[in-house]
Amino acid sequence: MNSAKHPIQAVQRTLDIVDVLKEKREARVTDIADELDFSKGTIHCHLATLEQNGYVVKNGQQYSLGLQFIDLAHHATDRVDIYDITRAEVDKLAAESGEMALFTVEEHGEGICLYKAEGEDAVQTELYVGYRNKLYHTAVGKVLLAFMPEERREEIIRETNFEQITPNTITDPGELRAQLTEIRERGIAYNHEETIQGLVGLGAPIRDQDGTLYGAVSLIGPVSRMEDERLTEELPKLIRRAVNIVEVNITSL
Amino acid sequence: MNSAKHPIQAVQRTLDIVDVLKEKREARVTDIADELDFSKGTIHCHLATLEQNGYVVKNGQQYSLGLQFIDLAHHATDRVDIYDITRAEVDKLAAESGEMALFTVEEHGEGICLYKAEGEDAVQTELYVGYRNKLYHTAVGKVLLAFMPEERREEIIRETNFEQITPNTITDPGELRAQLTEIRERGIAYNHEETIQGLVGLGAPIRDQDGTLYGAVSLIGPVSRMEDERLTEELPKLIRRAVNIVEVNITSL
DNA sequence: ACTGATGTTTGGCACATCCAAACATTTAAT
DNA sequence: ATTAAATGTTTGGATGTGCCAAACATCAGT
Repeated sequence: MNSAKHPIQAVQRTLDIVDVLKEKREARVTDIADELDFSKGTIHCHLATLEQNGYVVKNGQQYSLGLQFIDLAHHATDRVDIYDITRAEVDKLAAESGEMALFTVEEHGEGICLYKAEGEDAVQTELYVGYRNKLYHTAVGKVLLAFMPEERREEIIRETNFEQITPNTITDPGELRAQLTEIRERGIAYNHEETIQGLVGLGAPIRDQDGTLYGAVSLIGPVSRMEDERLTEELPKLIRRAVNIVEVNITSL
Repeated sequence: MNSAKHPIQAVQRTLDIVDVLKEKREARVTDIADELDFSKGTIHCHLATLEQNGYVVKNGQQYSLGLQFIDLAHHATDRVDIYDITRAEVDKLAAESGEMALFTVEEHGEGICLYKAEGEDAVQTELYVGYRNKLYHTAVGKVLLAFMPEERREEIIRETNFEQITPNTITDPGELRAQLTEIRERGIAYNHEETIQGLVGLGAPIRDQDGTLYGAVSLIGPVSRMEDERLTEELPKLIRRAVNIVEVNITSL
């Protein structure tokens, strides 16, 4: 009687422990046992197994995530064929615009930041490589939704829990769909302070000739600099150029 | 009867699966079942559990590592306090020298590359951020061994399986110990084609006032450029400067 | 020395994991 | 088209394992 609805419990427990270590950065056996409501002995065994495999490090009583995850991260990234090319273009984009430039792809209905480049005047955000966010309230997210296959889009929207993060956050699926249609026509998506007050973003999709979506590139900056023609003309132009260069290179993979 | 000697089997199995996915980049249920000699049903359940947690991605029949590991990698790196400072200095070092510059730390008796910067003439190697290697045959490795607590050093050396990778590779624990003593006096370790023929490396430790070891910085280049005064004077000077700047900043953490 | 907290180990029971086999689904071949 | 082969998925049941509670070990503070 094992299926997706019946995950392997021991494994699930270990993954929960990893999650706690991620949140807490460091934790002792008792901390984790309390947090997850398991016996100390159980947690101990799980941690020992993880440590033996190098996925967890023990410093005195404190356990924390091992650096071996970096290795796994590299191999996971390796699957993204356009990574190297896009990275180079995102660097240029950041330099040209002076803002923060990002490369994001979709996985499991979320946007995952794969590369971040900071221009001279880049805003400081909590964004990091590996950061995951919901698609409905970011520029890249809306781009990814707009250009993915319709059935998948509807599936994700259906499962989305719309939260009012800022006054501007879209909370209505209907309105989201309307914006996505616009985005498909315009080729550029905007985020008008929908995630963080004072921050504006804009993004464009990376697609091959068949229209297959590979990811999205975006710029983020303060609302004071992201207005008028710069927002509607200049920056979209820069992004489109960056994206085009990547797209040209897709065919040669 | 569960201890470190008796790891949780279900978890161990899952970790083995992750390992296969890392090696193969993509694999089907049957591939993994054959490789690990388990039933298809078992592998299927493990993969389902991993997928539900976002650690694995399914494309048709092919499973591969999920991008969520990047998130974990970030949080693991977060533990390395000097990461940001060192990264900046390694960038400079690469620019100044034109070679490949690396920042490496020790974990579980291995060297783990945390940052890589490529100068203008940098050699291309298989090295990537997250790459793990044994300590006895690299410059950083020998640095880390030389400056870590003695008991730990001996423990690692004892467990090391010395392989003759190139003609120059050290295969004798005694000779290694002799070199480590030299390195402690000189403050710089060299790798004379001990890992790859034609490649020479040199590294120095990052330590605080108490002598606590934080990691190592190194340069790698072709033997043709790594000789004479450049190798014995110029480059060590550059590395020492980079390391010093990091060390000064440690106290303020 | 004693107390309280923690990490670690132990043994035994409940039940979760694993296997084999059957089924469903896709792909290849005739 | 029809069959054959290979794969992913599901099922039920026997085995053995993961979990808990409790005891033990270790350490810090009083």
